[in-house]
Amino acid sequence: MARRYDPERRQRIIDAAIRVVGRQGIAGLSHRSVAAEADVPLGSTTYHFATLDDLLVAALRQAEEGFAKAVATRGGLTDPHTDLATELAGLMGEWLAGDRTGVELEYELYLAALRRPALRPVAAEWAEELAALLSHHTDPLTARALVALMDGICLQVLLTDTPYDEDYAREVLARVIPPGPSARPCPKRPRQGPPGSDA
Amino acid sequence: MARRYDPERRQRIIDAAIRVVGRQGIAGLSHRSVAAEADVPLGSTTYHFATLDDLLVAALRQAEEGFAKAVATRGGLTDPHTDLATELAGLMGEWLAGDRTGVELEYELYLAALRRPALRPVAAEWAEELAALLSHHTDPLTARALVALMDGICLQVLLTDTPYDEDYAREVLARVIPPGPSARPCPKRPRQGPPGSDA
DNA sequence: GAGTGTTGTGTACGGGCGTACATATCGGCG
DNA sequence: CGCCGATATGTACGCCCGTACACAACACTC
Repeated sequence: MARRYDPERRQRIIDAAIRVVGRQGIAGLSHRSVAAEADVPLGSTTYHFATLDDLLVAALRQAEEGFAKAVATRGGLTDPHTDLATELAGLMGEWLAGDRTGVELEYELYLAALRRPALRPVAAEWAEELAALLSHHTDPLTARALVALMDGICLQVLLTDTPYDEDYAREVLARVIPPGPSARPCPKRPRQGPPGSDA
Repeated sequence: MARRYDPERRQRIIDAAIRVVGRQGIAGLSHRSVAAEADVPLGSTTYHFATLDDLLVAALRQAEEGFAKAVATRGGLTDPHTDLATELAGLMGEWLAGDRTGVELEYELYLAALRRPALRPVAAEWAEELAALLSHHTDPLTARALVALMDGICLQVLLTDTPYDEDYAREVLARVIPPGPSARPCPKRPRQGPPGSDA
């Protein structure tokens, strides 16, 4: 037997799992397929991840971190002066542009939580993390709504093979964002209904 | 060999497939499992549906029709005098209330289009059909946005095990709906969100 | 450097799967 | 009636799966 004491073995298996899911979908994920992809023996995958759910949890968590990092790197969300709707629409455009393997992969893992309770906490973390990022620019209720709307828009693009329309996205995202204190469209009234201190 | 010439055989297989997916998810769907559920021999399922994709397409289409019928029955969307946001939030509340098996099933089939191109046209039909319904009350762009937002809200509830908050849903749905023609963006102050005499 | 526990490996078992295919059944047509 | 093609059935093949488990290799401790 060769190659022993490989401290990155576990990590390489996760990476391989992500590649497999990206290529063949969750349906194509098995202990054997990741073993082959990671070039490790079968026993190694079952040793590190007793069940496939364990492997999926690790993969989703990693995809999540990658996404958060990508968003942070883009930087628009840390600058409080950018227009939120424009920034988010641009982010989605960048995300959905070109090769969609990455988006498909992340959504597939994310959506898998629908049927796998083990994934739900991780999925919830993801949504909350993104909402927390947005909360620097708006109230929590609006942040949640923006996350929901972005999810919905992305899904429509991915599920129905429609091209992404950035202007449309910006427009509807902007509608969800209540008028800010500095830019009141309707000077008489400060804010219409939506709470700044609500939820 | 018993039972021959069963004209409803095909339909019964579809019904069985929907029950199987509802209980065990798409992962649990196989020619054998539906055959057992429908109480028909294995060969019968492979005869009527050569591939599982064929079966999924039929199941999704049927779920779609059931949903459209349920929405139509509720009736709120055909009456132009109802407040759209309230009506939609209520619809989602009813849908998500109690046993979620039905919603989970429909979303699972719908989301399966992400990885199965064969399902995408059917998923697209669904979204368009709902958007068309909403178009009786608002413009097409808003209708699309409402569908996206509803999808996103439902998913957040289902994926993260958060309870459905109808007030929140109504609030953000209302934000997406532009002021009606009688209520111009920034006049004195007719009505802010809800279109009473809209479309 | 012997003992020990963690980590990694190879193999085999039982079961479910899609698929193929020979066979059986029956409505409809001439 | 006699045939034929569409419909339905049963069975068997080969593949891939998760799992179990005995064993090998190493780090670490004393």
